[in-house]
Amino acid sequence: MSVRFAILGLLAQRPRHGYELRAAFEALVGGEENWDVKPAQIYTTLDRLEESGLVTEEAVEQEGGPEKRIYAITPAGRAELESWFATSVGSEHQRDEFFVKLMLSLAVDGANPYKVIQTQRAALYQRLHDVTLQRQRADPQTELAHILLLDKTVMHLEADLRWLDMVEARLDEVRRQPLPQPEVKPRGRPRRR
Amino acid sequence: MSVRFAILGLLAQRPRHGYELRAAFEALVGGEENWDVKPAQIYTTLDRLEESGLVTEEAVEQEGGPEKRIYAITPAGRAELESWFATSVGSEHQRDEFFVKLMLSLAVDGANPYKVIQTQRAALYQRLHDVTLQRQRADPQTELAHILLLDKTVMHLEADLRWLDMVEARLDEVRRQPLPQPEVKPRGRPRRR
DNA sequence: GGTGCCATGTAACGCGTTACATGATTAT
DNA sequence: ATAATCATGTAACGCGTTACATGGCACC
Repeated sequence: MSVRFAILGLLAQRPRHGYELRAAFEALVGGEENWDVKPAQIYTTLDRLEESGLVTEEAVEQEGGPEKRIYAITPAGRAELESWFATSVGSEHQRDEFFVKLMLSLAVDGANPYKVIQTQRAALYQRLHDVTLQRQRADPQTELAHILLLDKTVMHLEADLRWLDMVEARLDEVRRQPLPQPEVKPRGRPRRR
Repeated sequence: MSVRFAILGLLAQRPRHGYELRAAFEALVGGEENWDVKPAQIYTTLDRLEESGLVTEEAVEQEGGPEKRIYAITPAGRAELESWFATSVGSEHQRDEFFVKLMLSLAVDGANPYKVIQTQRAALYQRLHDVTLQRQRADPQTELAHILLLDKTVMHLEADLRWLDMVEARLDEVRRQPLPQPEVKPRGRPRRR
């Protein structure tokens, strides 16, 4: 979704061609180390946007250099963009890989949940350390986007670390007075739909 | 990645068929409201796992009922699972849709970054409110997975809200002493005629 | 005879990725 | 000459989604 709307927004500034859109997107998010969009995605997304009528191919320039297919936003595209600005971004599903790993480590014979937690915690601390260093080196005059992203990352890493502590505490509780594991019965589970 | 490894882990417990894997996955993550895996994904993922040699079709049961294709994990599959447990989950890229929206609202004529922020903040507060209620109603005896997920959600929502405050503060700073917007230079190649 | 659960899939699409391919201009 | 940059794509795959489709069994 992000790239789709980014293209729409950048074309709302002025018509552009694919290669230029890629550069503009990178400038927008503060460099390719933050978000490296592949050319393939730009061009296929442009195709889809064109097919949806949100964008049109305006012209093909070729003055001395290689071909440039210039795209422009349509009124429908502007409407789409405006309604995107006016709504909040949806809850990023809690489709968390670590959560699945943790739950599996509790259920699978031979796996060690405390080790899993410790491995993850070490990685989070390492990342926090790295990001904090980057953050200190960042220049607030020229790298606004980069700094905002770093700040967000720091806050989420801290949230993850606090959560890991809570998880461990709760596992200890459960351990002291163990519960029936949520076991799957092959048949006859009531489910609503 | 999550579903792929979840299937591997659940098959490490014992051989199962597709439908059963789906139910087991839901039990693992604490209900379909947390993570609704579609049958299509289960079956296609099983196909891919089989093709990679991490899983084999063991038998086809048919005792009175419908067909059941029973899958089992292979030694290669166990190795894969073990190495997954032993490593941390990668940094979920900061591919944040709101971030893109914010940056665009700063760059696109006619968009209002403060309104964008306010819309997002309202949605986050609403979600925080809902999740807190759910959290209070949750039964710690039977819904461990659900509670852990809710706690994680709360912490991340709080982190997002704090981050939004920081963003606003930094925008105010920038506003007081405005900087050159990260503008994309057309990179004008000298061209002759 | 319907509804709902058990169980299996296929088809098509969206987003994103890697890898491959072409060709032109510009700077060294 | 050759490397870098400009500029465009195609093909195939992975993960995830929606929609569609089939068929048996059990219960009321």
